[in-house]
Amino acid sequence: MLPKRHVPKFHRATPAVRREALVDATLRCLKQFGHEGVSVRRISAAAGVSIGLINHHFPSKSGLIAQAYETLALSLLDSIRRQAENRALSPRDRLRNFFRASFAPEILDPQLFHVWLVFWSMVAHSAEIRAVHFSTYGKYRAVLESLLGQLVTSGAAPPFRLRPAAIALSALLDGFWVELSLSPTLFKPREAIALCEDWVNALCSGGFPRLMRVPRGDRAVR
Amino acid sequence: MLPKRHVPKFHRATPAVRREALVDATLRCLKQFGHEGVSVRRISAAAGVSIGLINHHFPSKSGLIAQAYETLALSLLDSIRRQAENRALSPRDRLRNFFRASFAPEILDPQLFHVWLVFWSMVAHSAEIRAVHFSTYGKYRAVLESLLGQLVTSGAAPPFRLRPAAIALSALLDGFWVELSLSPTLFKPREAIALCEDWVNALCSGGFPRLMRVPRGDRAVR
DNA sequence: GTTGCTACTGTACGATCGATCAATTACTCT
DNA sequence: AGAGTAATTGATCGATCGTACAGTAGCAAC
Repeated sequence: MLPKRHVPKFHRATPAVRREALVDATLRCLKQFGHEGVSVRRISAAAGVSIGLINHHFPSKSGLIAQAYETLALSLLDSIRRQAENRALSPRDRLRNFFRASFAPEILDPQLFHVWLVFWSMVAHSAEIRAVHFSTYGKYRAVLESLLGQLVTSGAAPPFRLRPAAIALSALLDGFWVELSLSPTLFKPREAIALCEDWVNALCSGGFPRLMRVPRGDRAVR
Repeated sequence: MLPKRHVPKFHRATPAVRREALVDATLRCLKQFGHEGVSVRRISAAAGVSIGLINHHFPSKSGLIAQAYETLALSLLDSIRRQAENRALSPRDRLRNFFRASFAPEILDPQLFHVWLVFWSMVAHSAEIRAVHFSTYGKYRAVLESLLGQLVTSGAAPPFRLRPAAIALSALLDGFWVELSLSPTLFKPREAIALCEDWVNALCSGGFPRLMRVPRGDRAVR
């Protein structure tokens, strides 16, 4: 008779750690199953916990999704920004790196696109998701505004209105991203990068007159 | 005792008519409920028929959705194209009308955006939806290529590669559309229109050098 | 070793899903 | 008027959904 050895049936974790694990499992399920992956059963199975644990740590399912949205969005933005903000480079080259990072294979992953579709489709129905979208998208635009502002302060571009310029550039980036995610064979990522660069070229040479009318109080700071 | 009058319990329709009615009901459900609206019960209720009728007229649910996708996409494209293709206008003004129609209130309807999210999220999983997406998106690009080509033949723009130009312009349009649908207060439709016009301005003045390298066999026809 | 806290489990419940299919019935044809 | 056709019905199936909750058990404090 072997001595009785107690082997734990489960592991207790602090709420912060367990919440992070659940968020990770959520992102894995979303990537693999898309909309069908948003299920407490699938997520809890992926996290290796029981079904009831999600509602123990999160107020509801949408709260968990909102947290996952924020985690993924900030993670991707940080990754892209780190590749762009190289102090040794000119503002023009930083933008080039931003574009290259935006169309890297891990960003053009069709599964990542489907995760985003899930988030977008919940923006209208869930206030929590809407708040996360508003916040993270604002940070994304802020990064673009910063990079575009450096064009002006370095003298590479004439003064222009940063905010609408950042909105337009993010629209161009998002549009390419959507098109490439839906039809990967339609054109090549490097073509998208080139066309984004051309957009910046036109901006630098004053090709967008409607962005040049700088109203009082909205001037590019130096 | 009143004479017995036979009142029909339901109405028989030809398959073509019934299919169209079911497609219409599908679009109404998608607009109202988004992903939750993709349900045979909801759709059949909206069409005023029983649950089983959908599978009698369509091979499966995704077949019905695919038909709805094609119907809506072609309807919207036709509507926008009709407003743009005014023979009395210059190519430049036709594009302006195309932009104005693309950001009209009925296109910027958040419910319409959610319908599109449903379609997009099914592209990866359903071959039928993918085929419809490929076809309708190709027609959309063809309209853009036609309008852009008229810029060249009229001498308003130097020769450029039509295909990547149409892809870039549609990316810009789609990007604005997504941003406006998700955050209607972020900026105004007329700003999006203006920035699209600026893009065409830059194109006409040769501001996109990467689009100007015209390879053999891909020249703009005159 | 005992106690107490609470992270955690897992069954249960009511609702809804897509698909099936035998029965029903509107409508046409002879 | 009666028969044939096929469009339509609606009950039914097994599966899955989110949430609730009563009970279990890991683990730290004493």
